[in-house]
Amino acid sequence: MTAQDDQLDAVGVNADQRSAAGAERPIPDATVARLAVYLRALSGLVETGIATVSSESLAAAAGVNSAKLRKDLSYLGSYGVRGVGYDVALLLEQIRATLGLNEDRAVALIGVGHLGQALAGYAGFATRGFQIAALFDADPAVVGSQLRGLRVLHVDLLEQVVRAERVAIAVIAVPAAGAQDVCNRLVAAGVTSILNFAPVVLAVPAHVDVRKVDLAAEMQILSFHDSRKSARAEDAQARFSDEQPFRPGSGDASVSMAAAK
Amino acid sequence: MTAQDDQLDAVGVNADQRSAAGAERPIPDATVARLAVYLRALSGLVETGIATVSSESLAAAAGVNSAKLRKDLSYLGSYGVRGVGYDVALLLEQIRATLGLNEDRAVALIGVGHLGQALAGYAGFATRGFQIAALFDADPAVVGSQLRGLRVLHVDLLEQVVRAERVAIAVIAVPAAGAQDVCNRLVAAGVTSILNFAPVVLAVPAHVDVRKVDLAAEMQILSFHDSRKSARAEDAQARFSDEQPFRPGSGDASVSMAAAK
DNA sequence: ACGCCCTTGTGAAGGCATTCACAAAATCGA
DNA sequence: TCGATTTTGTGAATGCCTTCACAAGGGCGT
Ligand SMILES: NC(=O)c1ccc[n+]([C@@H]2O[C@H](COP(=O)([O-])OP(=O)(O)OC[C@H]3O[C@@H](n4cnc5c(N)ncnc54)[C@H](O)[C@@H]3O)[C@@H](O)[C@H]2O)c1
Ligand SMILES: NC(=O)c1ccc[n+]([C@@H]2O[C@H](COP(=O)([O-])OP(=O)(O)OC[C@H]3O[C@@H](n4cnc5c(N)ncnc54)[C@H](O)[C@@H]3O)[C@@H](O)[C@H]2O)c1
Repeated sequence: MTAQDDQLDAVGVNADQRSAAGAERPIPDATVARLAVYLRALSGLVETGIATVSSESLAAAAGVNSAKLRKDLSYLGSYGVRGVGYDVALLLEQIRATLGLNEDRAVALIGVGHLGQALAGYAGFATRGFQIAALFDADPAVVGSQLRGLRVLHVDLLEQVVRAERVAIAVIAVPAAGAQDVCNRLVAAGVTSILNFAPVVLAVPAHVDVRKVDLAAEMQILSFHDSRKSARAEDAQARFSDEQPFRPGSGDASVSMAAAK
Repeated sequence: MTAQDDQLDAVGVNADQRSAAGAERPIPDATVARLAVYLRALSGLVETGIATVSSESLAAAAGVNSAKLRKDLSYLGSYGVRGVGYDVALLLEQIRATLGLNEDRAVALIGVGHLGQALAGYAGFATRGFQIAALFDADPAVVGSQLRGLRVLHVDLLEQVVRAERVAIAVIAVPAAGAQDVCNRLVAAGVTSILNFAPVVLAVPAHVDVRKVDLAAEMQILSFHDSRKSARAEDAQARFSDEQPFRPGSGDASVSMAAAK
């Protein structure tokens, strides 16, 4: 997952506490990644009208084990009630605050091709506090077109607009060949958070956070496991069906490495 | 599936031999995820005409540290030459074999909306041995249309076609509300590898592998780090600029990596 | 008021993954 | 042929994450 930047605040600190909303014990990256999943599960509960939830059932909804869930939540502070569970609305708000979702963040999208157009229309952005502030492309045929109420701007305006709109997060959806260049310009314009869909490893200064979505890699990982399964099936073809009983999905992001335990 | 507890062959096996093509020491999930990245870096080298590469420079291209790279590669066997490096073509072939990329895999895509259309047209599929064998949708307005030489089929045909085409991997790109249902039908039809773009945690039997691409989660993770940065910047506003020297990208990022569970 | 029962929060243990650091191998020049 | 040089492959050390297991805390029924 992401990088390793959180350990730098490790400095010395004793029992420091900050101004308004910060949680304090450093939150592990693995936990942060799961908070988003919990958030979604909690949203579902809110809609169902459920007001309180135990770590056991929330964990089931999120596809993780309950001890992990509790430990994750403990990094945010103590928001559960023993013998009862967690208040859904309160917990939801705490997670939102922890993830910094209460302040809107301006997002810039660079590359309005097939993928970029899908992304620009993705409801999951706006509904979660991410405002698409600008769309950029280099193709004259695309520049100037209207999408979701935004005009597609020429990428030459990138630095200027990124600064003016105070863009916090940039999404790169240009072909691989152009990605590093776009990235450099974003960084020069002050962007420090980038989501990259292009299949390249971006080089960035240490203070910039890059996450990537790598479809080919995902497919290849599935391929790896799939080929192992086939091999095993052939080895054991004489054995009977090994259908497993249904288990809650192994949630997290990656492989579902089943559980093994 | 991936569950493995016996990480050391210590006692056991001495000179074990494989049946057909399998590598033997179990390959860690984290390593598998990176193999795809190495593969891409190697492809780049091939195009540049470079025949040999050291762990140091390949690691730089992949954005990882060289010891990690060497350890990763060591799981595949010993394909390097001390004092020289790795033969690019050979290594590439080994990784392809390990990931099971030499056999074509039929892919089914369910949900041909905005995202699905982008995915269907994604070149990264075909160029890596993933053949899109079928497209499905439930919307009569979409069913029957032609896309990339394939007719979009009604999702009612899913089980039938999935079996007939021997689909190995399914990609789910339907709205969240329909994803679990589609997933159940895929599993019933025998699919054991699923890539899910819908923002839900899928419940599957243990022998099914699910990976997810969760855009909202990625954005939220960036948001988390970004809000920390802002906080830190405010705390330290009196300090001078902290521009760092350029560093090779912090590579991994990626999904899920969260992945690995 | 008082236990009883339920569920949280968390030390401690155990597993993986990453990184270190170096001996072993292979090439090359003399 | 031999030693210098380079770079791999890998035990060992370190650190992070997950899981276990249970004491502490809180509500609720009587
Ligand atoms: N289509 C998918 O489903 C998919 C999936 C995963 C990853 N990707 C990756 O996402 C990226 C975009 O894919 P796509 O299918 O949308 O490609 P596309 O060709 O449809 O769109 C790319 C767009 O980027 C624009 N562009 C090119 N160079 C640019 C630059 N320097 N600055 C600004 N704009 C520029 C082009 O004009 C075009 O509109 C690629 O890197 C691709 O590998 C795509
Ligand atoms: N658009 C994006 O960039 C984006 C990004 C990340 C995730 N997602 C997720 O991907 C999924 C698809 O997004 P989209 O923007 O393409 O949505 P969309 O509404 O454009 O397309 C969804 C398609 O799925 C079809 N569909 C609905 N129910 C179905 C069913 N039961 N069986 C078969 N087909 C069915 C619909 O007819 C439609 O064509 C959603 O879950 C969304 O949250 C989208």
